[in-house]
Amino acid sequence: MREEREDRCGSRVIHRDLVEAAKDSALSAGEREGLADLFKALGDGSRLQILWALTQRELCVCDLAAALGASESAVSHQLRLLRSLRLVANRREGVVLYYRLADEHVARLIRLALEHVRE
Amino acid sequence: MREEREDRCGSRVIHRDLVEAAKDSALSAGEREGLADLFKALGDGSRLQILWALTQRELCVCDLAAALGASESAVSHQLRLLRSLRLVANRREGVVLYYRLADEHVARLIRLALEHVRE
DNA sequence: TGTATATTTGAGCAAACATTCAGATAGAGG
DNA sequence: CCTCTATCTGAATGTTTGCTCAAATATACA
Repeated sequence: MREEREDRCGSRVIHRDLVEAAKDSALSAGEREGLADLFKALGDGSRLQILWALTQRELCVCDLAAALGASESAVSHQLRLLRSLRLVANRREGVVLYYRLADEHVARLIRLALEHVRE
Repeated sequence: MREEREDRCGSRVIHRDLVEAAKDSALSAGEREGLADLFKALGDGSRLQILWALTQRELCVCDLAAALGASESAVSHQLRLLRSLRLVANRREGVVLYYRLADEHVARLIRLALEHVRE
């Protein structure tokens, strides 16, 4: 069961062919970073609440803050992050900025994840 | 456009009805935490590589470490996190532990997210 | 029983992060 | 031009997180 052992360079490998196969089909650095940034953005309770609220309808910053029970500054910081990843977009009406989801992907991701969370 | 203004308790609200609607359909605390934990687990390059490799076939710890170019200790720590969230499961064969995805949800989440990342 | 191997564990540390606070913009209306 | 309001921004802070290193398990095998 140990025919393919190797030990040089301090990195132990039991199944060399499987390691090579895994490396071949690995995510590219760009894909990895893009995925990590996307999931990181979703991996926070406040941002999840923001995005979930925006699933229903567009909302302005202070309504979002009121709905979450968070400060407007905190919400604004989060929205900036979400905007930089193009997960949300906004529309100005006078002094008020209305935020909405930039596309359907995020909503689908959250709904799919909810299925898993609910077992 | 400002008929529903309110200002008490320092929390400004422009559209009171929309805020109430958002609160009504908000995620429960449990859902929020479950989702955040799940997405947080996916929001890391190393864990993504591990999970992506496991979408193809089960692998043991040191092969995973070799495929990622990471230390076995680091991989083991990540696997413990993933195991605690029931995202991966393992099978022992002698001294060697083979890890696999616990179910199809994670793979589907990553594939869906990849679609978004690839624009 | 003793050694070797695969993996786990815990402490410690540096980097990344979320929130707060105070102050800066930017549009609306007088 | 001045003020008000909605939002943004940057610095500071306390917390979380991912890694490393050293040491502990656990199983196989002599």
